[in-house]
Amino acid sequence: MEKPEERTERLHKIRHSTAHVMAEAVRELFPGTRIAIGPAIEEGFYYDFQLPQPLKTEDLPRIEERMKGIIAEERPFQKRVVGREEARELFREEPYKLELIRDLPEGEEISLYSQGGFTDLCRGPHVASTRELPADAFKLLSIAGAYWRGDEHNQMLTRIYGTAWQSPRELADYLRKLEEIEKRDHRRLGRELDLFSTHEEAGAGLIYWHPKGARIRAIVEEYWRRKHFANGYEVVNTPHIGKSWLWETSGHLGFYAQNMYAPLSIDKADYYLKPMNCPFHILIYKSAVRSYRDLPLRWAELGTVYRYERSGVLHGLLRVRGFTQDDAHIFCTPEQIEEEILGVLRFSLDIWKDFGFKDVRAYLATQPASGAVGEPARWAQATESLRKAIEKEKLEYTLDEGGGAFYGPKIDLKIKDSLGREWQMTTIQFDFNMSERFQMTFAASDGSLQRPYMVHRALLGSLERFFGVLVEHYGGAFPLWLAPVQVTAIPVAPAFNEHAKAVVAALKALDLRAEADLSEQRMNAKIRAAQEQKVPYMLILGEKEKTAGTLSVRSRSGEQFAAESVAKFAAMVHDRVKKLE
RNA sequence: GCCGGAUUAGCUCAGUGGUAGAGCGGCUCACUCGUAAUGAGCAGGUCGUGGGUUCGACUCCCACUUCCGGCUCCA
Repeated sequence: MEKPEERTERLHKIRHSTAHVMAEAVRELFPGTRIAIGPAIEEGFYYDFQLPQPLKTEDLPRIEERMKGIIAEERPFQKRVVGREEARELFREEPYKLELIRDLPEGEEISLYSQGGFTDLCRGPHVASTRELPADAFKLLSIAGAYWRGDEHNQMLTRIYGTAWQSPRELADYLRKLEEIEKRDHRRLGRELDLFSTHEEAGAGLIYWHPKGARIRAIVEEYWRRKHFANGYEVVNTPHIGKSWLWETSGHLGFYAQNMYAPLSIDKADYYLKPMNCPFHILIYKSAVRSYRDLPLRWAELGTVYRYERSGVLHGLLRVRGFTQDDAHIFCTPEQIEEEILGVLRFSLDIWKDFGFKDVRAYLATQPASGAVGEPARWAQATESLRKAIEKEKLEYTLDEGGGAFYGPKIDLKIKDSLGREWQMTTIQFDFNMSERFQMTFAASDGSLQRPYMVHRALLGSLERFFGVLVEHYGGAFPLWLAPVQVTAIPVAPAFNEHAKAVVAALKALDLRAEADLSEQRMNAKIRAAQEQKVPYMLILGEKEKTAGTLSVRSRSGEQFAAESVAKFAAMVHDRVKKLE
């Protein structure tokens, strides 16, 4: 039995080698093609080309065919180490390769891999022969543009993405997973379940929450507030716009202007739509003299911000131009930060558990090499408090050395959804910049004025993105406590419409989210409709139920059971909701 | 913003230089029904927007909007 690491390594080799084969095929089919780079990636591989003509999706099968031909020739992959000069000579017509050679550090081995007629500058490793590449277990998936070396100032190349596996069966499994991802796409479910919409005529990247989506949001917000109060936070509310003074002081007009919208002119003053909430919270802080006895202050706000995002990056609910952050700022003394950070981290993990996300990874980003503001001692203490908190919670984490913002170190949390995809949600950031710029102080026990520590944190991130991830995580089948409609009453025939209405009214009075399907369809069609809407419970109501006052319950998983009464059923639902099921 | 693709009925999509189609959904009627689609009929589109070519444009060309897959960036 193959060990997981061996399997990963083997797949890596297969994918990387398949990328080489693809490059050969492309160069053969499109003479004049220049090749750039072609690595193996998470679930496949890609190769970047400069092509003499635009590529079409219809070209992919042709390339695949040629690849199969190459694989069938059973060519060995041969490694050869060459000198810099020889490498330059060999790739004299490949500008991208020449650039790579130029940038290889002196003394580094320059190796080439060939499979027959195609030679690539490559570190390897590769499979021994194309015989090891399963010709029926790879597939070219898509064409995309990609900047050379990921820099938008560089030439745009054509990237072909593909996937490769050890067997056709694995490939089929993977393709099935892609289909599943497509079915769960929050944009698709958003329409099918009537959760939200966007409107091109009214502006891209702006979300319209429909009643069902807004219902879920209301539940989330309610939960969020309750949790925050329980965790020692207070809630604040602040405006959507502020005068330029505010943004000049905060520095946003200096370092964040490219993400901000043009100002509105009001009474000859410039007002900006807020891209962040922090300056507003700071004004509340500064509205009184603060003592060390007041700290820590934890102020949270569901603050709606607007940020300019380049048109090409907008994506459903996941990347938008107007969104509501579940923001909070913590102002505390140096002695308090360790406990505060640990508190935030625990709070966040607690919330993820409640929403059904068990797998969380942390990313610790430290002081950037240059341009950082704030005293080194503060950076050290802050970073240490972040690290300690992660370690105390025994979280797996990745260190991002120098990856922090110029104003402070941070922890980001990424959660894994039910399909194993990672999403960046929580962020916990120190801010040494704002407290300085706004001259924030508190009176210490010795009477001196000190600078408080300021921590900015968003747990869910933004309600829009969180909702998008939630939809995909559950595939639209929200747990009972979040389901916008918990119960659909289905009369077996129109004669029982009145009874269905009465049952729904009773359920609503008991604080359940219930609806009756009184449409002209037959019962079976209504059941199907409720199933497709992923309603947790259906109540089938006919003569029996009407006379006995009982309920015939069908859950969306297909099981059926009886409830003695509306009250008993409601109690059962409440019980489950309380457990966040 | 950049590269490529797309933009036709509420949704999913077919069509192609000569008067615009299907399925689902909607509406109407009939059926009065017991755990995933009852049947029939009707309505619905200045073919994303603005220009151009043409006797004639949904179809060809240009610009723009929005969307999709990426790149870059990020909650």
